[in-house]
Amino acid sequence: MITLTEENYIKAIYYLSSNGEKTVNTNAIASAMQTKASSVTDMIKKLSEKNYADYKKYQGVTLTDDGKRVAVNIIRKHRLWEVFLVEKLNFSWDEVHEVAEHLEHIKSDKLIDELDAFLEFPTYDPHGDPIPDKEGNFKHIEKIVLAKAEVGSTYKCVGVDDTSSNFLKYLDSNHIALGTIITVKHKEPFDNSIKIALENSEIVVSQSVAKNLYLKKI
Amino acid sequence: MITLTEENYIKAIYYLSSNGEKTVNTNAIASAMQTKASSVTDMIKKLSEKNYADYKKYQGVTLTDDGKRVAVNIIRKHRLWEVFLVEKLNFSWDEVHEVAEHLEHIKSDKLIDELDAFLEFPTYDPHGDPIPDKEGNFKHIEKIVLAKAEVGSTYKCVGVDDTSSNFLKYLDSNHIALGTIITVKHKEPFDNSIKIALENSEIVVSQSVAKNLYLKKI
DNA sequence: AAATATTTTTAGACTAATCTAAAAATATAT
DNA sequence: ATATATTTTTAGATTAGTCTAAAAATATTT
Repeated sequence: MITLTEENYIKAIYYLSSNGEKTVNTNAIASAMQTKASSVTDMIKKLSEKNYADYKKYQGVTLTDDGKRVAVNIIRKHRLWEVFLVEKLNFSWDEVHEVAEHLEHIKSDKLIDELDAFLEFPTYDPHGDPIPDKEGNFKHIEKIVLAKAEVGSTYKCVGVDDTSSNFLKYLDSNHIALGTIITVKHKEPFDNSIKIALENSEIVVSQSVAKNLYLKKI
Repeated sequence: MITLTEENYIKAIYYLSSNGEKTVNTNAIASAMQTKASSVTDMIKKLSEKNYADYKKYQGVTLTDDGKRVAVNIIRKHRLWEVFLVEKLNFSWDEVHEVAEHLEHIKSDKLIDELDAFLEFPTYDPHGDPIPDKEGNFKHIEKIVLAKAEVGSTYKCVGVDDTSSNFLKYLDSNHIALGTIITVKHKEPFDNSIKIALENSEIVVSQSVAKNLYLKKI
């Protein structure tokens, strides 16, 4: 049996290692889990004993195939619940995360398979992140970040990096959502801000916004 | 903050005291929770400190108004999730309980209010048990148990007492569901078995079945 | 009403997950 | 390459929930 806490550690390690690095270090996990390094050491020992992680003292940790399977399954559940909350229960995209954090730990294969079917097998969650299928395969989408988009080209908004409530509310108030068509008008070299055209407006967004918005060329 | 375990104890005490008795004794809780009496003593002390229960040593325990409010809210969530599982996710009535036991502990007012609306404010769960509204009010239905029904009268099946998988599967295989019309044909004094007529069949049910099936005269 | 049985509580121990503080290992700087 | 800083681990304690075994209270029997 795997505990809720173990699942959350595995998920954290998965996300930390998917950002490039091969092994994940203790302090990074501690800060992601909002806990102390000593607690992390205890937990990664346990995950290692249970064969969810490979770990050598002072050398950081990686997930085993078993550990990755657990992580992807939790991500699948999290994102399916997010789709449910937005499409069926009128949640906005900045409200879903917290509740999905709890729902993702409910253990029932039938529940998640039926939910998947009920939602008609969605492949992306409300933030544009891909939903892995039952076998754990992600649908890859070629996307670039607004900060690296070409002036003069037109794109479709396909996702966000930062899913914090503040950022999502900012996008809402500027009428940017998944699917929104965006044309890049101008890049300001001084502060890397970018002027973009939407359907009925032109706005200037800061570099921090531009780094967190994913686009696909159309 | 109330823990998952505390919620489960409160629910158990609520059910035990709703079957007539005023105070609930330690052993009854222990057997309902599948734990030991000593663990129960510890927990009811804690519930008492947190003002969810009134407790005097050796005298059993009762829920406070706060405790009852917690219990009814969990029951509301449990039954709404059961409706969701049966109506939207193709669960059968004998499969819902276990998953609902977990879903009932998810804490989000918006989630449960929206779920209620999505299901169009159901008043009964898949076993015929009433779903309390937001204020905790149950819709009362006048029902009798098949064992006490009159020979010759016709009834509608409105609920079950025992919700175990075995009993519900028995009912399924005999084509008895909520809403099924039943006419009582004969009571056998020797073993208290009862012959009933359904739409297309006549069957004899044992006393244990007759004690667990709720009917409403029509 | 005394003896016996049952129920409930207490005392002390265990596990999972956490913490602080100190020690050990590794990394960085001069 | 030695000293310093940082990271990681260990040691020992804490809390929630559980357990066993023994003690205390209550209930039942004769």
